[in-house]
Amino acid sequence: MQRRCGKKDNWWCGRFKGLGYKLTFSRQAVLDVLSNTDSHLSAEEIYQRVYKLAPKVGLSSVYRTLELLVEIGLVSKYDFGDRRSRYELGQGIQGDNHHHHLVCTGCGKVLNYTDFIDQELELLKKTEKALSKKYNFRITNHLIQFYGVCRRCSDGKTAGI
Amino acid sequence: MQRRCGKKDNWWCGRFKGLGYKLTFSRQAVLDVLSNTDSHLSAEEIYQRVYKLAPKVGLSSVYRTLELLVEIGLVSKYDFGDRRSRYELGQGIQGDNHHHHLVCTGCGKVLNYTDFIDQELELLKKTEKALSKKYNFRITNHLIQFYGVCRRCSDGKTAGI
DNA sequence: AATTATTTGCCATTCCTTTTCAAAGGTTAA
DNA sequence: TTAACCTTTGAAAAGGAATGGCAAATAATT
Ligand SMILES: [Mn+2]
Ligand SMILES: [Mn+2]
Ligand SMILES: [Zn+2]
Ligand SMILES: [Zn+2]
Repeated sequence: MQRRCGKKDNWWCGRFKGLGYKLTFSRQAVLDVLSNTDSHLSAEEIYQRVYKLAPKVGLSSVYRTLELLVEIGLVSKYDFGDRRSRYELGQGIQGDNHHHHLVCTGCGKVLNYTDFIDQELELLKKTEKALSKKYNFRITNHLIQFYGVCRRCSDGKTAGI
Repeated sequence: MQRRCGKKDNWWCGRFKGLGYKLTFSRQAVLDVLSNTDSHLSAEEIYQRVYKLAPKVGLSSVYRTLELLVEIGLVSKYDFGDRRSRYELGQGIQGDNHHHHLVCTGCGKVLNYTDFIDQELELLKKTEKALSKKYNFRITNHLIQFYGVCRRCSDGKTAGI
């Protein structure tokens, strides 16, 4: 449309082309949004941010791009209980930003944490190994979330996202 | 409608009444279904089983009952990635049937496992304690799921639930 | 049996997500 | 560059899980 894949020739260009996918304007836009946030955006929220940069990109394309990104492992998709999926750039276990989540059931706030992540990973590794053998599963990923009530919410304040 | 709360005066009767909820026919039916399965049923599936015993019970009531059961902690609600919530009788961490899940991303099959559950719980306890303090969360629950591909699915067979 | 607040059934409705399909885009080869 | 080819897109409609509204039914209590 305007620019080709290039721009800053991001690290994901290679991954895309290698798999035979075209690095289109829409996809680039979604990736740009995802790489410029540290929160867990919904498809709609991503769409709104994409809209500011590229109003012609449709919501369907955002959904389709997200689906693709999840499939090729560039993005993780989460359910935090607010009835819509939320997305985050990052490549599962092997990524350097691997972390788990702390979710407030009062206001929906989500925190990343990495405390004890090493010990967690050690235990997970052991568990994975045993489960793989016992249940004949090839384990590829895991999900850990803690649920609780944040300070603000337990102080009576009703809500607030 | 036919029978009152009684029947066999199940263990959940007390819990219900204690909280001021009426133990109605519909609710009893949902609980009956949940207590007679070891799989992770969706609302629709629960409704279909309830329908066989009590065709007059509506889908809304099933949803409302499930919501209530989750709220009072008798039932756990899960998202295994197939775009509908799934429910399981059991009371979180303190229950004697506490377990975690192994999900096949190919066919959607879900296994319960309890291997290493003691060590997991130990680590979780430690983590919870640290996170509580650090992030000012009162932690009430946790979720652990492993994702992988089951034998059948990795053997090429396409699907099968 | 009468009373009363709760709960239900049966819609319709909401809202996230997917599908459809013709038009536009990117990629490669001439 | 141009042409050919397959992929991807945008707009709109459809799908589908879950929820809301309301009069009628019901469980618990008197
Ligand atoms: Mn995160
Ligand atoms: Mn289970
Ligand atoms: Zn909160
Ligand atoms: Zn499978």
